[in-house]
Amino acid sequence: MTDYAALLKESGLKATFQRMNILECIDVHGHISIDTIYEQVVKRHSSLSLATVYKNIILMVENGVLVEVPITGKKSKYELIKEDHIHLVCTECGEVEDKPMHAFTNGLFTSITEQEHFTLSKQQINLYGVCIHCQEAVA
Amino acid sequence: MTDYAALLKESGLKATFQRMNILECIDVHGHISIDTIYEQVVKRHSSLSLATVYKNIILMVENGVLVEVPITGKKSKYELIKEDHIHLVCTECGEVEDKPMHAFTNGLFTSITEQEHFTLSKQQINLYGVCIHCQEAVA
DNA sequence: ATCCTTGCAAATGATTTGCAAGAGT
DNA sequence: ACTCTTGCAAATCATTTGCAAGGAT
Repeated sequence: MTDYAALLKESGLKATFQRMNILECIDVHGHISIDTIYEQVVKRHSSLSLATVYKNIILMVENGVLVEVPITGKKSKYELIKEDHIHLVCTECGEVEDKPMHAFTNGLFTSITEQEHFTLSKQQINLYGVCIHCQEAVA
Repeated sequence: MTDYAALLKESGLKATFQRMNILECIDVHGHISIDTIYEQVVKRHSSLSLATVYKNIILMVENGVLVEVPITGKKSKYELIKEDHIHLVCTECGEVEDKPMHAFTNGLFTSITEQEHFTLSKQQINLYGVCIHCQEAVA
């Protein structure tokens, strides 16, 4: 994924310098909060406004470019839209790692929701714990 | 679950009138936001302060009585601590319904995290969609 | 040329804090 | 009695908004 301009235009949004930098920042970091996006992008664009980051994140979520990842006890992070997957959330360092979602977990969720006549549109699986790096840091 | 006083004392918290009413409110509603807890409980306790609700929710989450349920695009809801389960989150009405988590989904998550040497402490599965009631309301 | 986006500053909304009075054990 | 909790009001932090100037198509 590299052509952020095309991604934006396909979604009906203008390809501004700010938006492309925000997208690149999210892509590089994987999962990142609004504050951190601002801190990172303002380094290259000293005139960037935090309000612009807020406006664009909201807009890009509405237009299906980004997905919000709400996290217990913290501010939400954002990621580029991608296939369904599982989040491993480290409660020590806050990092989020993606793991593939197996077909039969997916199938199970589908059957649970079908049973309920619930129209499933989005899945969100967060597994909280301590990542291997933080475990080693303590030891 | 009815003896909220015992639940609080086991967790090392005093059984105040406010706390017991907050717990009962959460228990009855299943999943509820801080604002709504306040709106509900203040009906019976006109002197209740919103700050007290905030303080107590934080304290009861820290002490393992409550669990935060973060939800995409909305304020978090809170539930009493209970066995692992799946949340069906209706994007129309905002209601959250619990479904049991099957043993092999659980086993799958355990094996994914073990592979990564990630110490799993909490699971959070949210399935977003439209519940049967809201589908009927549109039809 | 037109319409959308930006940056600023102000407004709003949400959450947290300090402290004196009151409640629980 | 002692300690923790409450309610209030103020402080802080997060998010949203309005608007004139600048940028994208």
